[in-house]
Amino acid sequence: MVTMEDIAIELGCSINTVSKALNNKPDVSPKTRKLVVDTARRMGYVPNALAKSLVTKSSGTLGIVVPSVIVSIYAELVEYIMKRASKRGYATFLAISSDSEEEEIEAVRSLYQKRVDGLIVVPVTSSPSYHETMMAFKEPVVYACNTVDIPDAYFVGQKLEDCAYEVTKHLLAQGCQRIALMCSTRAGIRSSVEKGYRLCLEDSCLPVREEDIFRPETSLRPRDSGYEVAKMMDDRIDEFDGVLLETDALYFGLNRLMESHGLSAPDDLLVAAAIGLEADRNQFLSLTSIGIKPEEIGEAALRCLDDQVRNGDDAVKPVPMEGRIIVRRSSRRR
Amino acid sequence: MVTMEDIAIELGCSINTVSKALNNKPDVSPKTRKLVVDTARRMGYVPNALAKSLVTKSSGTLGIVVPSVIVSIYAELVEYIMKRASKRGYATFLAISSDSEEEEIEAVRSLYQKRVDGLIVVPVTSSPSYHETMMAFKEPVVYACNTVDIPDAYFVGQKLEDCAYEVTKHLLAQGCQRIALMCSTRAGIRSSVEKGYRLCLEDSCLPVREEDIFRPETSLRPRDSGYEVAKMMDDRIDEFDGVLLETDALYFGLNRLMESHGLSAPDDLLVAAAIGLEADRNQFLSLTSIGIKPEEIGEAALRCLDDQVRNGDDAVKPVPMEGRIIVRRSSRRR
DNA sequence: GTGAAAGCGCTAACAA
DNA sequence: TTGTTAGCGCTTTCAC
Repeated sequence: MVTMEDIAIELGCSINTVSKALNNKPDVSPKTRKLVVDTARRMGYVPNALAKSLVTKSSGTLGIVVPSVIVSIYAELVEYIMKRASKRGYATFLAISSDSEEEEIEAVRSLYQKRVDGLIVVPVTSSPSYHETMMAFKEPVVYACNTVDIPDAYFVGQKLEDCAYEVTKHLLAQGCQRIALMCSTRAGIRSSVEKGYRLCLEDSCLPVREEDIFRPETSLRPRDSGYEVAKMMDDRIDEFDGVLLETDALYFGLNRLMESHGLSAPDDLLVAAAIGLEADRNQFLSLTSIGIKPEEIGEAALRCLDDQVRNGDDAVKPVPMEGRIIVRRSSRRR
Repeated sequence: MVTMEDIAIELGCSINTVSKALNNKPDVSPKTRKLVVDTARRMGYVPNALAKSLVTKSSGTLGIVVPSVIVSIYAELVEYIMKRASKRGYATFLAISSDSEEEEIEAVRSLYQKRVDGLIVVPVTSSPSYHETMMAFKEPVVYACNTVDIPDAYFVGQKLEDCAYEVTKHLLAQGCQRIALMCSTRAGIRSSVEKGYRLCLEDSCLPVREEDIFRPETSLRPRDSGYEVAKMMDDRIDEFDGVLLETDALYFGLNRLMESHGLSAPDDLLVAAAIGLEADRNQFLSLTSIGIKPEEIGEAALRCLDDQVRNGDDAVKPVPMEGRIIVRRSSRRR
């Protein structure tokens, strides 16, 4: 491990001449700079970011916490943020919360110990308990995708409640009379989506039946959730002419259920998801939903984080994005 | 930012009593320990991992570099490694190489500067140029999934060449006479797969036609590669009765191509991929391939890395995993 | 333009 | 059991 000191000794100069030369500070003669840079390369010097961060109090490091990276929407978000961040010179920690509030909290704590410059989290619940603490530490945090109920928090994405409202409205407009709601295990998303669903039914003077809301109990992975909830619906699927999915990932479960009953969408049932990828990457599945654009969210989240890192409390609060419904085959009445 | 010193002052004791108490070192009286721990909590102390790492020379940090996290196989690998690593107390940097050798190199450099304890890389090429350097630095590196040609390197996964060989053999056994090879842009994988394909044809006394090997020129994303290569095959698809895909992700492109020609697998063409997920997560696609198990690879890679971190050069070299072919509908002759 | 000294927050010897 | 001292590798004043 060659250090700046090694270079200084080799060259018979002082450590901080080396430091200045290597960091392109102005007050070094071009000659010395070249000499230092060359020797550094020759000796195989690699700066120690840890030491640097310790003194500069900025680690050039970001953290991102998502429920899962197997879910395509989060995968895209992560991929995009990683790429952009690395272009801006940040290295990025990733942590997976597995839709567990505890693990999310643990991840945030762990990342804060590493002194990340900022944090992007897709929260599991709508009121992350660590938020106050992070604010007290002046640690920049941006919440993405999943709405948070904290007034002053920085949130980037569509309001889930509105998404659910819009999509429910669409199903009703297509003629649905009785719409089931399929939820996943994510407490935070779920409650927002439920709110939108209920509100829309109420606004349309339709009864909200508690038994029409299906929530899984155990499963963590969204796709598995789909299968689990589908089972709960098994003997009641005939009662509905529409299904609102919390997430497009739940469709796999519903699809299997419908097949086993000889049903299909949109012929027997209209189906739509509150949120789904805008780009229809999966050509086999054509599902109506509010279109989510991970790139846009990632871009905005990163920008917002950068803003906070630079300006602290003066950073601008992003306005919630508008959710545009994308009507696809699954909900097109023939 | 409360530090150990703050706690020491508050308590009127020395900094290192605080350090010892907080790190569960034996030589502290239970009374003092409790006192220190309580005050630390009360004052909102959070250890500074940077400072700790600087002196202990171990950062409790891992790095993982993959071509993309949108590709399901890598997503699963990453997810698994993240979870396991965090259980072992590691925080993990993720970096995306976008199938670019340059970006991979840059990522490795950047992560090494952060002094990660070890690195798991899914390499873009079969001979990563930074390998020597990392070895010189005694930086533990494990290569996963994509074969590397460096004798002493730690590699975890199936040998791509063998995978391609096996799958080609299967297609021939099913009666294929002329098999096209669809490649992606990944230099490293591609050359291995090509090797296996060629070797198998030769071993079967069949001619290897260069024009039957289709390589995209520009596209980086695997799925897009699929569409691009498919276009190149457009006017020649009728010549083949079998297609070997480098990766299952290319199937999307081929599928569209076949549709536009009114063809389908396995009726008109037998199709198989050299590698694909063992678990058939996508119920719409039923494609023959060597089954890759990301969890198994992740597990082994992490274990191997841990071994290196602990034992340095004495770590055991993992043996390449065996590739078991999973025959699915796409290549079943009716 | 260059160097000496101090210190970031922490751990690891060693003394007391 | 506790405190003292000396760093880890770097940047940042501030003299020279």
